[in-house]
Amino acid sequence: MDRRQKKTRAAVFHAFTSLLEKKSYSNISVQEIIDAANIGRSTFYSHFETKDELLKALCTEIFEHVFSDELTQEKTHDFSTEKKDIKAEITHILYHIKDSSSYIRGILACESGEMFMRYFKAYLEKVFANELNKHKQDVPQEYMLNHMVCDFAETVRWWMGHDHYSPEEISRFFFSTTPFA
Amino acid sequence: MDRRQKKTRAAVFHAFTSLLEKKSYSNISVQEIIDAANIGRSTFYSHFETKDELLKALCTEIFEHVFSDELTQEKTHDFSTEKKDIKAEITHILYHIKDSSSYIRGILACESGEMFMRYFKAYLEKVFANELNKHKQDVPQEYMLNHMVCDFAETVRWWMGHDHYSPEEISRFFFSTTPFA
DNA sequence: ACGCAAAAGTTCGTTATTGAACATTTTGGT
DNA sequence: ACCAAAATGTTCAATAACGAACTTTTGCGT
Repeated sequence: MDRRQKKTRAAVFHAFTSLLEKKSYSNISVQEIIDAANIGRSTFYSHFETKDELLKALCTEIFEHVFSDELTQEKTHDFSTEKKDIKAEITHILYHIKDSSSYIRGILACESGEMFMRYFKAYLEKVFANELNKHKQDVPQEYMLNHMVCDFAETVRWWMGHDHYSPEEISRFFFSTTPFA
Repeated sequence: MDRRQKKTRAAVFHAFTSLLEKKSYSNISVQEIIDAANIGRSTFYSHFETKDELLKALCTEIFEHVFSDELTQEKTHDFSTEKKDIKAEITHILYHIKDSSSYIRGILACESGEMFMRYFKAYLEKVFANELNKHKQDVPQEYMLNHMVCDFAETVRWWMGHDHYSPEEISRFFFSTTPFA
């Protein structure tokens, strides 16, 4: 992507999340975002059609970072990495989330949080899908998957309000309270 | 000035002064500045011919801020503001210097500091020129002007290495040690 | 319900930024 | 002294950002 586009996107994302920390999603006007990002009006619209699209793009950007390793290694299907440790993987993901926490915190603070959580869970399903058959069989797999996804998503949401914990600690909390091997 | 140009200039100035805090002026390559500013090579050269020109432009930018009020009110020559208090004026300038201190600190750290001091003194001459005839007459005015200019310039240089002092305190230090009314 | 002001979008000619390619100069190691 | 790598400086066609002017929509006080 063109360097100018990257800068513009970064400026908008930064402006947007900064505003989200001060006021709620629906109370933020496009004009405010444009002013805070210090860009031209037409520039904003050449990047994002609506405020919703902006939020979607921001979430995509975040998740592409948070799940970058998981997404790439899925395609390779290398058997040497097949024995990936789910605990290590989760801790790894938590580290990436910590990188993006300044973005995420604002999003979670208001209505936009619901959209974020929905996208987040969709990604998490892919991560946890492989782990399903390895564990408890006394409940439906569908139920188990939903449990793990929601459990982890809510753990992250809680973490964003208690950021003095390390990824390792959060990982331990998560596995201590979910029926994993 | 076009918004894009402002951004580019700001990015270069910021990159440049950041680098100046880590290494000396002559050891900084144009390429490093370009990389740190995250701009295209041709963009840099469309703004600045050389590294020296960049430093000059940066100094000009700083001084236009530091002396903004003094420079504008010179033209008006309004007699109502004629009785401006030199002490208030100096304190005011010190406040503006504090605003730019993150820029100035890096510049002063190495060879570039000499060029800065030279420019700085040229501006200070204009500020102190009007005060000359009001004070001591037992030394040549030329000498007195040089004394005040160098005294103040060195005071500021010292301040940049002892930034826990307020503008008011520095102002007091300055007037306590110079033969003013 | 009305009107008005602010925000949301759209359009388009102008301008700055970009990056790649190129030639030239400087630098540092052997 | 020599070579290779890095830095310097230049050019140019492609493109993103700009901003001003415009219409449409939304929101809000009366």
